[in-house]
Amino acid sequence: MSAAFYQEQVKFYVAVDCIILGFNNNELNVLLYKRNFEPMKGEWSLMGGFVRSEEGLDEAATRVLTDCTGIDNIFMEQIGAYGEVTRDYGERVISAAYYALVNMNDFSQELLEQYNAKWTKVTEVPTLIFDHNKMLHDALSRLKRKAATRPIGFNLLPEKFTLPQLQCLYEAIYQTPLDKRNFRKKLNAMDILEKLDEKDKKNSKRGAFYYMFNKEKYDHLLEQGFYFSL
Amino acid sequence: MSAAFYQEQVKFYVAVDCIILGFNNNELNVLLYKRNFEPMKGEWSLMGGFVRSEEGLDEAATRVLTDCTGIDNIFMEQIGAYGEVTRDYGERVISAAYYALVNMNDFSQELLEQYNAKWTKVTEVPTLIFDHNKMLHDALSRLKRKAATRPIGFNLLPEKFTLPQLQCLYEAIYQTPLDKRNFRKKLNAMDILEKLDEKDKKNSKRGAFYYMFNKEKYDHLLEQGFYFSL
DNA sequence: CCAAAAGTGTTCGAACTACACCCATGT
DNA sequence: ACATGGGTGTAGTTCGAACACTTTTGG
Repeated sequence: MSAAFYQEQVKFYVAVDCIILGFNNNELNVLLYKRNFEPMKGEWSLMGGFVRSEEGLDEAATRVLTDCTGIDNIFMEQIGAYGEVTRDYGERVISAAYYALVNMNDFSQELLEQYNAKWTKVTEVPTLIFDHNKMLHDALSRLKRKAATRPIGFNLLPEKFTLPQLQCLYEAIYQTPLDKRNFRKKLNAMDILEKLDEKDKKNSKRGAFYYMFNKEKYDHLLEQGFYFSL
Repeated sequence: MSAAFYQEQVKFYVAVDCIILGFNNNELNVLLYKRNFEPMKGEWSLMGGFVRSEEGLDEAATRVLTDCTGIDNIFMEQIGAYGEVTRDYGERVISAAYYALVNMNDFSQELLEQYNAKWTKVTEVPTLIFDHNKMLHDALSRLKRKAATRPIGFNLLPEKFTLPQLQCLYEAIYQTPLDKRNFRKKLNAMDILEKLDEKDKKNSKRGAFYYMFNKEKYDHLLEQGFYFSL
């Protein structure tokens, strides 16, 4: 065999699909959009796009994310490749799925309308095209596992957030209620948050203190064998 | 846009690469083979193959595994898609990597020679072609994580195995020594092993009892909210 | 009889769980 | 003054970590 061996092989369309997750009103949301081309035009789907010849998979996902969110530097991770023969009803397409964690406040209504996009609670997601429901399910499983041992949840919150907010987030991710005092005790012990003087008074008269995730502190602790865990 | 939209897109070669892991002499081994076509002919690489038009990714991986091991029903799981533009020096190829856990005793020397294959301790793996070292690394990380919460390690052992053997296996997976008594205590508590009357006398005069993994028992416990953990 | 691996329980400390009251403040 | 969510500590339990000796038997 020789390099000519490559030429005998079949080629495939390759796409990326992005599970864009946000957090709002104590619920995880996913960004869906109404497909504007055939097949399945008009159906709900994840954000996706074909991979181009000059870009790698990660770059393609980054491009799709930037295009449809207008945001740079989004947290994003591949969850796997989906390659069932009949997964796309149009043509044979192999797709790499990526989940992304964003701050929903960064989205303008115009941007969403421009793309026919809609935030949907993950508990109320309709039937999506192809295997997109499975992709979403896999993304949520991954998030559940990973958020427990890595400080990735903060990507779903604004830079400044309160502890009740953070707890709600983790309750949404784990789909289970958490004990307030135990939750706070853990965070306190890890010592990776910066407490601000400012308070958020949107949800109570008393107000809750704002905190920020201190990445420098976290990275420093990591080197000393520390492990994040929530 | 319309279905014609698909036609404007670029197509890619898509391959699967298999990280075939075995266990022998208290060490994890990976099956490498000497590549017999250009580019990088003669270099060490993972087992791989191009995806065909009539098969899904999982099916392609299954085919490659069956072809080069002669074994059916191998435990196998995708670890992700690798799609850097320049990862394959021949042509642009996107590859889905799968790791597989096999019992090394099932391999005949002839079969290995037929494929120019060689078992190599994972601690002594040479530089492989392309991004195959990274794939191996990712596979080992995945195994480390997954073996702790799912009974997949048994796939690396013969049907009948001893507790010292099992412990060695986990020590190899975790790359850390384990306490004999604590290890056995956990296994005992889970109650998913079947103790046989037979003993293995290869490694000691006294002999160690053989055990078997009882999948029925495990599945039954699962339904009752039980979780595997080692 | 001895070398070499198999097998067996207990104690201690750390981590997790459960749980109830006071605080601050806007209305 | 009161309703609403924010904030705080302790006791009990469970789980994991450390640890040493006896048993078996082939050579």
